[in-house]
Amino acid sequence: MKTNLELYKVFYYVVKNRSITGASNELMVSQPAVTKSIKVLERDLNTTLFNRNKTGVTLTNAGELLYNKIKKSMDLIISAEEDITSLNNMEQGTINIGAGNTIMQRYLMPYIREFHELYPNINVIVHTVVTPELIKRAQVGLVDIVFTHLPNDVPSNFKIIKLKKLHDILVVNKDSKYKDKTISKNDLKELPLVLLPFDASNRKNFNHFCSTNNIVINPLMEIGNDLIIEDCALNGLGVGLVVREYVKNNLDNKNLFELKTSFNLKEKDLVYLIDSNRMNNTIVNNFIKLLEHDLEVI
Amino acid sequence: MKTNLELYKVFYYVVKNRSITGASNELMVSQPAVTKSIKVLERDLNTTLFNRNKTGVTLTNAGELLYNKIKKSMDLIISAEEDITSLNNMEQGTINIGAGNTIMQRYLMPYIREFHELYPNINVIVHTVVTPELIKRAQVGLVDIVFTHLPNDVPSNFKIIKLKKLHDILVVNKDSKYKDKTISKNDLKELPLVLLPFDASNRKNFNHFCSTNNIVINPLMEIGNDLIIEDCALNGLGVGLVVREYVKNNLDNKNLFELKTSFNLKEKDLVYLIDSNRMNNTIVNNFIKLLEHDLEVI
DNA sequence: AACACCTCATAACCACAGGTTATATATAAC
DNA sequence: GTTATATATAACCTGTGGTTATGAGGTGTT
Repeated sequence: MKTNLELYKVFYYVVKNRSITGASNELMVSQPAVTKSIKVLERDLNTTLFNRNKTGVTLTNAGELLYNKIKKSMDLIISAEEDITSLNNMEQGTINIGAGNTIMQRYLMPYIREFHELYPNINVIVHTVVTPELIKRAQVGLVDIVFTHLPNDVPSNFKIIKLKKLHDILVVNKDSKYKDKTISKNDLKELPLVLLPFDASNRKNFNHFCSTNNIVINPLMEIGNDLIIEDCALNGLGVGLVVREYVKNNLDNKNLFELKTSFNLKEKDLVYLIDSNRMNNTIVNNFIKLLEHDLEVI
Repeated sequence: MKTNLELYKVFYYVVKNRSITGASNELMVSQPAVTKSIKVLERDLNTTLFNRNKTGVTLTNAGELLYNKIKKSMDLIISAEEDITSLNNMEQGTINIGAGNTIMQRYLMPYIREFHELYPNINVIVHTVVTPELIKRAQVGLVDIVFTHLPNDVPSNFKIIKLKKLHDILVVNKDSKYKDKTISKNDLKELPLVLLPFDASNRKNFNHFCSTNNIVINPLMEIGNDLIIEDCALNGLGVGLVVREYVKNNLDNKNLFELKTSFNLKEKDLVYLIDSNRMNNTIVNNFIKLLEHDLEVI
């Protein structure tokens, strides 16, 4: 471009006010500053833009020609700035949240509802696919924030923030023959386990335990939904492998009972991941605030 | 506006190059200067516009949102500047020329033809109405340049530039009984004069002479076109009051003869007028150059 | 006609925004 | 490992874009 764009801003306001003095007031600078700016613009464009009268200024033909497009241009800039303001004010935009079924249903649901109530104009898109696919999408920017369980493979460019400690437990209903038994490692092979599919992030911890202890389990069922596993246990259909924190209600109500074990399943983490190259998204930050607000309470 | 518009220029080039270094090259400034500008823009807009990678930068959602309109805005500015360039290069635009019939036919025609050949893309509009109306139009900007004869009433805000000295003369054809007579003031009353209408600018000089000398003429004809007056004289229809310079050809060819007079009609000026508040119009300046080029030759 | 009150232009001066160079850090490419 | 390349940071300097004071030229009111 031929000249400093600030000069077009000044030009725009001089035309708007049909006066150099008027523009100087609106721009909150001195009148000679505006006079100088217009002179520089005229020099740079090698043309005369204004007829100077003693009552103000009027556009020359060249000025008119320039103003046609400069007006549109300045209006676009003003509008673009308003867009950013409204984005900052959470008045528009989209958040792409990645989370598997389990985390979605057991953890995220209330936050998403709260977020939507707080910011009704933000479009929330939830990607419910397996964690590796979520990470792929996050790396190309399709997903802003990924929720998953650790341990898990996470590329180094992701920042990992822990939300909650979770505990894998075995549960049955009050009529189960296992209800008061203490389960040993060896017992696991015989148990009619109801579990998530092998590659579910929520099963990684258990898989790891089995393989390091050379235990080959013989599941009764593998189901892609944590709620259904809980339901199975409630209905006496085998022994459910679930997360204690997720089935707290039914444990408290004595609808489900946690089996004692002679071994110790490591605790695991509920976390979210953010591509460290894509931090500082206002909308995502506001979503995270909701989660963290909750953390403080705990 | 929230920030310095130069920053949007920098932003535009960074997006275009997908790189801060690339933008710095295109803008011909140092890389740290661009880094700084983007940081300031991000601070002013209170948002993060780019994800910094080691291979360049990519837009955040907010950056994308901003770029939608900033691109259009910058393209408009570039286009506006091209408009001015093409105006400076006489590739577009309009000139409004004001001149009565006589000046148009006797003087301006060849210049307008030459102007059109030189600048075929400039739209030429000729206003052929009486001088007072031309001056009105010039004062509201409808007419860029007014051609007329002096003496005449010209408002003080017009700059007057003299083009040619003109001389009012009386002419007849070779068969006229007046051909070899020397005309006195008193003879004027009796002559079968063929003249322009009373209010024509080209007649002002003669009117003035008559009134200061208390001569009441008795015209044979008043005609609004100078060429027809010449024709009348050629055909022996009275004594034509014409401008010597305008009928030069027929005088040289001995088709017309200038009557000797015992009095002296003042010489008068062919001039153009420009509203001093509306000078410096590229197109008008180029038109004037044609006229002045001719003046030097004379 | 004299007056106050506008306009824009000019001059002399000053501060800091926006540039500079040099260097650090991290990653990609080979 | 080594090299090349990306952005970030720091310290410094210069010229743009601001300032105040003043002037010249018009309008409009009494």
